[in-house]
Amino acid sequence: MGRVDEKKLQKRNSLLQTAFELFTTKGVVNTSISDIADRAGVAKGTFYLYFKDKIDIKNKLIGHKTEKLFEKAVEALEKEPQKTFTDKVIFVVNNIIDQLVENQALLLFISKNLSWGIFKNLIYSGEKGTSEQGIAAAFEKIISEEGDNLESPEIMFYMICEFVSSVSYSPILYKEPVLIDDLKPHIFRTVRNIIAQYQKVPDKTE
Amino acid sequence: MGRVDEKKLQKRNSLLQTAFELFTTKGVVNTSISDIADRAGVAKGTFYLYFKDKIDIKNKLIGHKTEKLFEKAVEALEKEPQKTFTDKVIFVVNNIIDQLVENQALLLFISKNLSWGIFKNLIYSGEKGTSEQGIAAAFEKIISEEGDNLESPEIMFYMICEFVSSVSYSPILYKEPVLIDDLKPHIFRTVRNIIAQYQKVPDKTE
Amino acid sequence: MGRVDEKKLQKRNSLLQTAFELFTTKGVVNTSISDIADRAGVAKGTFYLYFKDKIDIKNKLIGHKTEKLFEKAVEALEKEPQKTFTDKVIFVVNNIIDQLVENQALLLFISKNLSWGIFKNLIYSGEKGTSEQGIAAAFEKIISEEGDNLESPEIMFYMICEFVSSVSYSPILYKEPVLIDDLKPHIFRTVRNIIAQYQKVPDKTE
Amino acid sequence: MGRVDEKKLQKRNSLLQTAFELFTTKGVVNTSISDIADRAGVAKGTFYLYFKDKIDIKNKLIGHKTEKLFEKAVEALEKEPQKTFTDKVIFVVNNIIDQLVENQALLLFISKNLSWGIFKNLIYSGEKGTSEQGIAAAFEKIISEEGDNLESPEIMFYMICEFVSSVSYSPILYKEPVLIDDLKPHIFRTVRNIIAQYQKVPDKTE
DNA sequence: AATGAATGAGCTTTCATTCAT
DNA sequence: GATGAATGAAAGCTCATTCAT
Repeated sequence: MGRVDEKKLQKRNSLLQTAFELFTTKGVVNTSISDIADRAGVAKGTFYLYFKDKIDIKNKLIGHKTEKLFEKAVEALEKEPQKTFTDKVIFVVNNIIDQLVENQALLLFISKNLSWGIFKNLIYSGEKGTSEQGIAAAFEKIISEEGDNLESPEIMFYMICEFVSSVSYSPILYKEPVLIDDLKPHIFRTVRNIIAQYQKVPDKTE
Repeated sequence: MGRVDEKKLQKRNSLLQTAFELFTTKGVVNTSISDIADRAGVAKGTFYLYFKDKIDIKNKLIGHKTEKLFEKAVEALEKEPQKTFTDKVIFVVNNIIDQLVENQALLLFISKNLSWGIFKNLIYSGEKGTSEQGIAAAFEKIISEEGDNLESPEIMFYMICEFVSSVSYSPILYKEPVLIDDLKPHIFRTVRNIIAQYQKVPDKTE
Repeated sequence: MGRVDEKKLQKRNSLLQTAFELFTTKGVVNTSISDIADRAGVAKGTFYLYFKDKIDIKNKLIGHKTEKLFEKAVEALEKEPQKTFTDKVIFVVNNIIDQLVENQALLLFISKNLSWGIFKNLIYSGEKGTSEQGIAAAFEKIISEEGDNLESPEIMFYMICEFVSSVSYSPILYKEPVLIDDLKPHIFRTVRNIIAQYQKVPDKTE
Repeated sequence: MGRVDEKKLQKRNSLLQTAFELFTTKGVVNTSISDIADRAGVAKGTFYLYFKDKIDIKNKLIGHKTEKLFEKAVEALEKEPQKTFTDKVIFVVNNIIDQLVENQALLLFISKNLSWGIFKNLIYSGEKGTSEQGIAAAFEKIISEEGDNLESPEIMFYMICEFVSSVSYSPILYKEPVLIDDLKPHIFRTVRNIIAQYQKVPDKTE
């Protein structure tokens, strides 16, 4: 990569990072492109060299941040291996919830904007060259290990994702209707139930 | 009610109805107060006699529309009585999904804006004098009939609501990852499972 | 005066009083006719039955308040009679400055809006029926007593009024360039000097 | 200075000049920012690149115009040197009154808006780089020449300024209570008197 | 006489986008 | 590639005034 390209990448990242900070503190609507450019230290016109408009940078950010979320969870899983498939899923779910508790601005930003379309892209293509061990890779690995034992793995994952993210939102951000810590047992129990519905053979207990 | 008050109510409703049409066709952000007033056939200033700003009318609309959704479902339930508690819930869930399939603009509008806060208000207070048979009433009736047999009814309902609404969104609007009709059996099975988790005594089968 | 007329007068005074409070706290520009009517407890339309517009009520207020200022000063003078003509003037000047120190909102309101035109009206006509012992009366009494000894009494009074009011403004409100108490000796000395310029025969010292 | 900066300065001046014309003909309140921008031949948004709001441009104008007034008077004084200190002051006072008679719109604008705060700024700092021979310089020169002979020069100047400006206002604009030409002798006499109050040693007559 | 709902022109301000430099 | 001055449409909101009741 040439020095010029490096500088370009640096500028792009600076814009992304600044946009994220502003989006999560002031909200997407109240953040202007001027704000982003000013704080990133580039001219307003320069913004348009890297992104089409605010929606463009927003979508790229959501994908990027969601991917990071999963990546971290999978990394953690590798450090603390779990026996059964169900335990692995629960571990990942728990880890992601904990990350979101720590970073509520991120939760607010992601879930107000996440759509299945963006998510699907992550799983099936992944941003080229971004992460070698992205969601796509992790997902494929899981399928290769357990896929044969699952009825409709895609639907199952879709349902777990939607269920967990939507059910955690309010308890984390507003402690409503209960604290997230009090809800966790309920969430895990339901996730286990969902998985069981799709397993041809239950997890083996040794 | 005097003739003046009648006219006021009429104007208020006209503004609400117009706002809903514009919000669901153009989106909230792209709808200006001018648009609403123009199309409702009143002056811009008149809008501000009835609502504080766009957020105000939006929130009032969401509550109103969500309430209607549940009301219709409960009405239908009364016409086709179901035996067990679980069957009743599934019936309502199914009915609401069907309504949303028929009225996707409503789904788009509601779910982008619904928050547990608004929802809670509906259940626990209800807009006074609006509907005698609102969500609040329906909810109370259910609790009085089955509540004793449930472990944490509120959490259970919260989880079912979040699960159903989040999981149905994408299939209805974008047919992703599967058609809603193909997902329905999965949804119902999981709802049954969730309910079972909270029942002290399972539904009686006669 | 009939009961109806009484009520009307009451309403008028209520509007005047409310307007004054709002003008002096929020400023004339930031006070709307709605504000005045609301707070005076009458309908917006009623305002227009008593005053032409905001400028009308403003002018009437300035005249009224200025007159009160002089009236109080003259009253005080009668309780503490002064020997010479000059001493009387100084006494009145001092009393008015003290009133304005006590009521800075009044100073701000009056001097931003007072014009010689309004002032002249007070002296030469007086608002009919408002005060029997108004500025006009006081002014005439002074002229009748000392007028023969003065070269151009009107010009003299004009100059003293303008001098005192303009020179006191900033020291009272902003303590700039000096405190009003420190400026007073300077003011009095100059007022004495101005009077001396117009006296045919100096004050007699007994 | 680059061509761009030149154009910017030009635009700024165009806005200032246009604002002054509108403020003095229609009044500040009745002049909208649209008016200013339109007539200056720039877009409304452009106004906000140069000034924060209407108050901002108004204050900048008052300072600027007041400074010009004094500058001209001091220039004239240099062409017609006066012997004594008092004569110099009277000369300047007379010159300024004459300027205001010629430009009554300016008088209307300045004196309705001038405050001691703005004035003080002019004397003690002056806008950097604007005028080499501004008020500040003129003031300092006077002090260096006569200051030792004056008791409280600042208070004296404050009183003269306030006296002259307030006393001239109505006669110039409304010929009330007398014509300015008829009032001038009175004004000058009083100014002489004020000065005399502060001089340790009277003007020498050769 | 009193009301207050309705009006709509008009205000200030923002901001995505363009384009000459 | 980068800049940032300029644009001008469009937004939200206010408020003096009218007029049917």
